[in-house]
Amino acid sequence: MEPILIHPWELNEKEAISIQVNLAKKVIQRDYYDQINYVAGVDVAYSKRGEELIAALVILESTSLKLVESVVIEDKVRFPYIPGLFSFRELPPIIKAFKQIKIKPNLIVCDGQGIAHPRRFGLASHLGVLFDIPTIGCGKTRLLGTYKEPELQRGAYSPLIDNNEVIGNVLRTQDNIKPVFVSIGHRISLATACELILQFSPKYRLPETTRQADHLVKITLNKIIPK
DNA sequence: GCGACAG
DNA sequence: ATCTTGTCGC
Repeated sequence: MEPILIHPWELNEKEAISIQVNLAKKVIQRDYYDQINYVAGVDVAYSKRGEELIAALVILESTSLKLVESVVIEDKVRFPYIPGLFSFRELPPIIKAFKQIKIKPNLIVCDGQGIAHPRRFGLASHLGVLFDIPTIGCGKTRLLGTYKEPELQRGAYSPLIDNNEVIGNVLRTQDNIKPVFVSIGHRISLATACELILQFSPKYRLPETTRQADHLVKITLNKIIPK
């Protein structure tokens, strides 16, 4: 799989922001996709001393959630962690991973925000636009926005608001556990994004393997699709 | 100026 | 994210 859009990754803060502002115009904030047969989950881990990034990518059959393809790759750090510019740090290894898979997913669930971002262009939106594939932002914590704590039952949610606009939903995927921050990535409406996250959450079961690569994939799935 | 700040 | 002891809150 190759991205349909390319841009440099060796850049400074100002250039990165400029790219975000330009690419943000391409984000489609409504449902615009065909049948979802395959769903991808991605996560990036850090090596011991944090000098290398490890991207784990899995492709699952969307209804059975069975693993059909996976890859784990390493990449060098090219950008520091700066809130708001997160994608410039973690997308290079993620894109490298996507280049190695054969099955093109119809949806990608990302560990990070979509449009719940200062310039409405978080990692999920960035990845979605570069490949022009539907993506959902599913962050564990908040980048910005205000909200009231959602009720404790699975499925409960409350809007995440910034600048008087709803930029996402704080969604409870299981009773009594910390909610996730769901936002539009690309080609998905917020309502659909939440439905899909809920659809994937309860069915998930860890694959039984011992290989290191699959171990990372397990971790990836655990994080991206909360229990 | 002082905090807040995806992973 | 990762490194880590005791400590705060329910």
